[in-house]
Amino acid sequence: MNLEERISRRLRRTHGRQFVRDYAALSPAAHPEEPVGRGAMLERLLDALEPTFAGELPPSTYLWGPKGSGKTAVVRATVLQLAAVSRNQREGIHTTTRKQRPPTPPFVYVDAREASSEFALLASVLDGLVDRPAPTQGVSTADIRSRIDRQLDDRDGAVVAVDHLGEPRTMTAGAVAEVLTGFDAPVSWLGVGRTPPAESDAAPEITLQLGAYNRHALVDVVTDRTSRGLSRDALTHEQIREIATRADGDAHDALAGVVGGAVIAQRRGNTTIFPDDLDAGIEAVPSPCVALGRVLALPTNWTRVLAVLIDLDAGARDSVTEATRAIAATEGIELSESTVRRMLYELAEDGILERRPSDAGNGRGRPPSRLEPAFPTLVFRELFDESAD
DNA sequence: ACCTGGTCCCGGGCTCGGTTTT
DNA sequence: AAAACCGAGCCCGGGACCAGGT
Repeated sequence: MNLEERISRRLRRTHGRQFVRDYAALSPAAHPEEPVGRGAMLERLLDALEPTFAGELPPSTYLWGPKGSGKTAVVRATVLQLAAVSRNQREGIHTTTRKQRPPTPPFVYVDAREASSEFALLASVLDGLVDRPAPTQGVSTADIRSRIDRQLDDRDGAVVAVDHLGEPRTMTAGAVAEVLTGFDAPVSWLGVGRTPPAESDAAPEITLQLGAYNRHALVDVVTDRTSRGLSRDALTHEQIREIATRADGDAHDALAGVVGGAVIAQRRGNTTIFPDDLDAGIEAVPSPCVALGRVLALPTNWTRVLAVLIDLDAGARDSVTEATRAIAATEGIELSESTVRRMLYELAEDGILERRPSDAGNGRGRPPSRLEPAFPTLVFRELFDESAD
């Protein structure tokens, strides 16, 4: 189940909640159609994409910046908008006789978290170029390539934006650039990631850097989201300012704190988010915090394992071996102990779980380590419960 | 020496569109 | 039209080997 589905389920089930009107508007893993507080970067991005307005392909571009700085918000909104423009122009060609402008090339937005292999990336690109869903199995990558070629046959090329590059489970910019070569028509890429260009393995013609939100801009972002996601006065302006300060420029962490505060207020049966609730919500956001989108993009069995793990007693998480036994024995988990163990170690390796020295060892052997989630568990729990039914 | 935890890697086989045969 | 077959990706299980402790 992908993020879109999770969120629309969430939307359907928000009846009866008093002060949470719309979790999608609050989710740190979702993004609005209109980014807030990033006007300057939108302009710079449009500058980089300027050639497309004359029907040409833009130079390869890499946009980078820290987590929660609005990279996805800016690029996703822009690319989806331009994709719609291109589609409308194309559909209009048959019905209008007026002199044609050079057509805007097709734009495709791909989240590398949902497309971590060459095959998956190509399938996503094809999917963005056609109306019908592209096959996800049963065909070779060469086949997908020739289908893309067929789609580009009567066009001058395409622009593919690939988000979340260079994460532990996603492709690097260089790998993406490599995959996107070899078509009959040129394909230009727009990469998004946190890695500085100097450490990246690609050679973009343009790089754009985004810094963390300043305090004022982050207040605007949170105000915008809460005004749509929460009922009026669920949070005071003063509380929003405090969130912005404590999140230190990171919109992801700020929103995770808001959702956490809302969840806790609901658990306590409060009719609004009190300072204590918000405090607890913010406290529940680990520091440093892994982006929720990374966790939700894991294969289903992996998120199931995580959901069981965060509900274990503190004692059962005191060693990986203990946690493995408990998880593998849980009803609904159909995995062997050795698989669960490997998953837990890989999650720790990727930074989604943190291993801390534990004093629970029995003296003999290498000391065990305790597993601590490095993602916002309150928000994860909310979204995971949605996908469980 | 021995024990337990941690890292790394690989191949079998499952799944599921697509393709061919009946 | 239906059934059988094919083949691609990748999930899963397992195990060899390394690390860090008594």
